[in-house]
Amino acid sequence: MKQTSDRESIKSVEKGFRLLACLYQANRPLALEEFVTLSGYKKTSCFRLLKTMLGLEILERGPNSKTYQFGPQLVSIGLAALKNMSLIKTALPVLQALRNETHETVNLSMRDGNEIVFVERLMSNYIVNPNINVGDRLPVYCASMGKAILAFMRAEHAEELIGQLNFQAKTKRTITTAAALKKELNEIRKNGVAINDEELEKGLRGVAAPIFNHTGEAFAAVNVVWTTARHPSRKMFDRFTPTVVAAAEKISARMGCGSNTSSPRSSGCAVSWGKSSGRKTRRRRTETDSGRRGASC
Amino acid sequence: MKQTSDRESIKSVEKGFRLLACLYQANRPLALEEFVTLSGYKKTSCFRLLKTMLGLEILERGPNSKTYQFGPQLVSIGLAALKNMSLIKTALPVLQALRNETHETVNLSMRDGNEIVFVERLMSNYIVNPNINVGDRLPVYCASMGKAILAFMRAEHAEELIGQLNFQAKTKRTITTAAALKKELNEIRKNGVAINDEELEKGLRGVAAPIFNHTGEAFAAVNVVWTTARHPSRKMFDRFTPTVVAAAEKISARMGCGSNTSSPRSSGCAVSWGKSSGRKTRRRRTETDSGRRGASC
DNA sequence: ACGATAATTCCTTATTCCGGAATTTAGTGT
DNA sequence: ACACTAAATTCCGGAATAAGGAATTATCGT
Repeated sequence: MKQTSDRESIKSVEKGFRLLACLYQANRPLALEEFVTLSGYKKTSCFRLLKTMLGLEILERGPNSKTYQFGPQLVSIGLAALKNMSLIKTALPVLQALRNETHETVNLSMRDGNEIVFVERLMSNYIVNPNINVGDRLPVYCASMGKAILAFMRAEHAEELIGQLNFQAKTKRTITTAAALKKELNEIRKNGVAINDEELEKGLRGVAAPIFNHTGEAFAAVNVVWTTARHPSRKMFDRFTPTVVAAAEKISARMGCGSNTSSPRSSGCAVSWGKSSGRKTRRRRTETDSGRRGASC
Repeated sequence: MKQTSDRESIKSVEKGFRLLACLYQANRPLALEEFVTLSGYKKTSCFRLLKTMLGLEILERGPNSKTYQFGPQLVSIGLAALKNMSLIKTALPVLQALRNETHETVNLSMRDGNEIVFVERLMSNYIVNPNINVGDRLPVYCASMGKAILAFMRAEHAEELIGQLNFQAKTKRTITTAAALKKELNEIRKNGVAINDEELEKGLRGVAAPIFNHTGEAFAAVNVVWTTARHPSRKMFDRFTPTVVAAAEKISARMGCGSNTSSPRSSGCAVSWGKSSGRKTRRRRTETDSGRRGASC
């Protein structure tokens, strides 16, 4: 979590959330002493902050009785936040349209560190729906949405993230090196979409397009996923591409990515993901393609 | 949200969360002035608290530019909290077993005010899965899990909640009066489980059992749901009852509902939900059946 | 463009939080 | 069972910080 510390900000509040951030990064219950180490605050301060949040049921005691972990109130507020967040509210109708058009499962996720978090999900009526729920996470490098976001983030920022990745092959096709990932990201920038070709799970394919915030940086993505069992042809990549891109652009526009309404370049494109990787170029945002910031916003 | 205000707690932190609670109750973006009204704090204080949380991306600006709403960091932390929360961690293996045994969709939810919030959900492989996601909410009175929790809460507390309900008929069978609900809750207390007989959606049935915390109060529930299309017989209620109850008891026990391990009374019961409402009694917690507090914990 | 309403900044006072040390509790090994 | 260790919790004076009023600036509606 960011450190703002402008004076004119309330330090105790920042500290409270910093402790929550510690818990969140550790991803397990923590004892007082561990909070002290991780946060750098003095023991007494941590103790009182934690006690305060315990009282509010933002935290609860962990299994080892002396540890702290997230409490029900935080979950309640968090889930309410999810449903009220601008991204989801603006994206939902677009997602519904996308699902109705494709008849496949569509997802919305946002990046959080090296991972993407699923924040909304509309299921197809077909039987095999990969067992993913809202709140689940995937590493960026093996998810179409992760790659789409990475490709359209500020280049330095993306670079830094890629450096931290710990690649693990989920299938034979999973990208497992930084070099391969960067090459792929170039393709994605050319095409405006990212695909997932059984890189996460055998038989599972998807197409994702990035969603931009008001600063012009990609922070979220939409995708459509399907199984090779039902749609064996690689043509499906091309088939879904314009639809997904159009949906993503619509969401970006509504998210306040400024005058995006004036760029009617979303339909009728033909990108060949048909072979092993795209060749025809369809530049989406032509600026610098690296270090874009505030582009068209 | 509760007011603790014990000295020895950090007030600024409480205030920060109180503002979040305002936002959460309002369920829409709020302007500074509205926070002032709702919280009772002075304008300057609210302003700085909000500004602080904006800086941390716990909040973001709403569409009307001057309003505040939940931000991405809160969603990230909230979803991480969800996955790390003790309830879910302890319940997950039990839920998986339950799903494998029943082959139907199973849900875990907790109560939040007048609503239940879905916190985990394992889907059946059948086609028709009601379009509900983690984070979604339902009114307590038209959900099996809601009724199960209500039936096994502290009686005064339940009474108070029922008073606040605003009944709306979702189907012909939806419970729409406080009197009918209380009658049903009595049945539920006798049987140890709550059923949903197309009260939320035509063709949708379910059985739910309550989960108790260490104070002996029900705060969450598990259920199994299915469609009448696939299982038309009312016998399914009885069929799933012992399994669901056993699962709920196992979760309660693991949640620290004390010496529950010593009560092997969960299997082999036969409750007749077969007709319109149960008749055979199977008392589950025999104490007072009202105003229980700390029972068996 | 103008008026009204709400947001933001500034400054002083008093409160609240910080942090060291003392005390209690819990956990561990013999 | 008992002592010993390590961590959690309480206490208190000093100092930084948040509160609150008033003044200023921005924003919205007409």
